[in-house]
Order: sequence, then C-alpha cells, then structure tokens
Amino acid sequence: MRQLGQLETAVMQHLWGLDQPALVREVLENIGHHRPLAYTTVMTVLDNLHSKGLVQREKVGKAYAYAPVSSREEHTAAMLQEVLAESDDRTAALMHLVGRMESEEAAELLAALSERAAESS
Amino acid sequence: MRQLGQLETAVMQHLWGLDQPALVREVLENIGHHRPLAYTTVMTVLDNLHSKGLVQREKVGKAYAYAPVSSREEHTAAMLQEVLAESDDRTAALMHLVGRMESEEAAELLAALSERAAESS
DNA sequence: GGTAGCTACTATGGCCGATAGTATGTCGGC
DNA sequence: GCCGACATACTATCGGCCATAGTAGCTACC
Repeated sequence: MRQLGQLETAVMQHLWGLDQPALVREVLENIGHHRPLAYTTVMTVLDNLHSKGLVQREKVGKAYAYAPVSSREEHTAAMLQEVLAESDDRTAALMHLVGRMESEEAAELLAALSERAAESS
Repeated sequence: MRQLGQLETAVMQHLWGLDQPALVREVLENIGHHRPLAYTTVMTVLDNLHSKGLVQREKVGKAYAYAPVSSREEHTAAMLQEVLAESDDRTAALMHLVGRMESEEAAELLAALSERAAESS
C-alpha cells in the first residue's frame, strides 16, 4: 500500500475524526476551508479511497456516506508493518525508533508491552 | 521523505549489505542479475539517491564510490517516525503494531526496552 | 593522440495524485 | 407528469516521481 497523497490524507484524517459516516458535501465543507475545492474533486478522492479499500460507503438517500474501514491506529500500524517489512532486523529498527522517542513515550510503550506480556502468559 | 521506488530500494538494500563503498559498476553487476540494466540507469539512480541525501559518494580514481549515509535500521526508523507523525496517538498505533507481531518478537522488543529503561534510570 | 571508462545532462514513458468538467440519473415538488 | 437540484460515473489534464537509457564530453592510460 503506497503512501497516501496530501489530499487523501486530509480526507482520511477528517473521516477518522468523526464517529459517523460523512457525505461528500460534508467532507468538502470541512476540508475545503483553506483551499477551495470542487465538489467533484472530493468525490473523486473518496471514490479512489473506496477503490483502495480504505473507506466503505453506504447509500443515504441519493448520496453515499463514507466511513473509514479501519481506525486511524490500525491504519498506521499497517503502514508501520509495511515499512518494517523492508527491514532485515525488525527489532533493531524498532529500537532505533525508540531511541528517537521521548523517554516518557518509551516508558509508556514499555508499560503497555509489559502489561500485554503479563496477560498472555 | 517519500517512499523509495523498487529499483531505488534494491540499490539501497545492496549498499546496506556491504561494508565498503560500492562503484556503479559493482552495483550494476549485483543488482542487474535478474533484470538487465544499463550502466547509466544505475548511475542515475545512485545520483538521485545522492541528491536525496541517502547515500554519500567519494571519488575513487575516475569513478565515484557510493555508500549509505545511515544504516538500514536508522533509515527504517526514520521512515517509521514519519508514518507515526501522521498518527494522533503514537502509542496506540504502536500497540496495534505490537498486536500484529509474533509474541516472540514482542518479547524481544520488551526485553530491549526494559534494558534500556534500566540503563537510563 | 586515441581509446576506454566514467560522469553530467537530457529525454521519454508510465503511474499516480490533484483537480475538475460533462453527461446522466433520480427524487421531490408543483 | 415534468422540472430542477443534487448526486454519481466517466473522462481528462497536469505535475511529479520513478525507471530507463542515450549522448556528449572529460580524463587517464598506453
């Protein structure tokens, strides 16, 4: 899964921020605040995202309502996994990443991992 | 930093596998085993990678010898960081990732993290 | 000085994302 | 029963980036 483009990302971010499926018009009005976009532009983007399996849609009256297929975190995790797949030594790469993180964040991750380890054993 | 293309990735992988700077010809002979590539194609790719700051080069006789600027793991970590930057909740995303990992690998990561936490405290 | 090897510059084709127009379909109201 | 508003589907263009490679020119050696 190739990385998303700018507009695609903006649209996904918006959809992830909602707990409801969104109509094209709705997305347009929220995304297009800064830059003026045509209705059809947003529609095309949503259609592309749908083709890529990133969003699902559902007829609501005449229009489609779009919603993300997976959560933002799941999607990020999938991207991460893909990046990691290119690595030889996944753990080493992750440790390098941890080295770049704030210690607070590292501690948080450590805590979460320990907890999970305790549960599974 | 946009994701690299196929050929670019192959070249980087080759360079990472060496402990010496490599000449264009050398890369060509190792990468071009499967698909036949022109000398200049490999050179252009290396030149692009150089422009992007991914490899450094050094004159050796008439030719340049190319070497990665950072290790494969550092590069992977940088990519990971970039993916994570798009996330709202980095730890949550990482935990989703961990959820997808083999428990063995998770344990390894946990061990490395604990060790690091012990050291820094 | 000519030849071989290397670099620098340039070019083309393909794919994809951004952007948007046109044509067509449908629902609601009069 | 038809019109208008709004939505979709299809199509198109443009720019960027990657893959691929050719040509021209420099340099070092024989």
